[in-house]
Amino acid sequence: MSKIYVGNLPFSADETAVRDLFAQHGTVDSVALIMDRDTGRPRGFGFVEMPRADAARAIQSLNGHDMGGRPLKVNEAQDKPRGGGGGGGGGQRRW
DNA sequence: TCTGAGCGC
Repeated sequence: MSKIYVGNLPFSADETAVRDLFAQHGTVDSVALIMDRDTGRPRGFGFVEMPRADAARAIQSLNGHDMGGRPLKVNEAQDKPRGGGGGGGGGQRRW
């Protein structure tokens, strides 16, 4: 499973739309649109979890895909740092 | 209601 960073998303886009869009290029395990925690407004980007194989295809296929009139920016997402011992500094730990 | 960088609690 790989994480995909989706940026330049239209404010009108929903998790369902993103999921369906990525589902066309592979199996979507999970979709999460990030919203501003301060104001509650959508930041315009999100994350999609897909199998590594499908993720690679989706990234290349959906990268630049026009959604809501805006070219989506799809790229491998960084691993969210977790507290507790070492860690930090990002870096995807070998699975 | 509106807005537009860019990696989530």
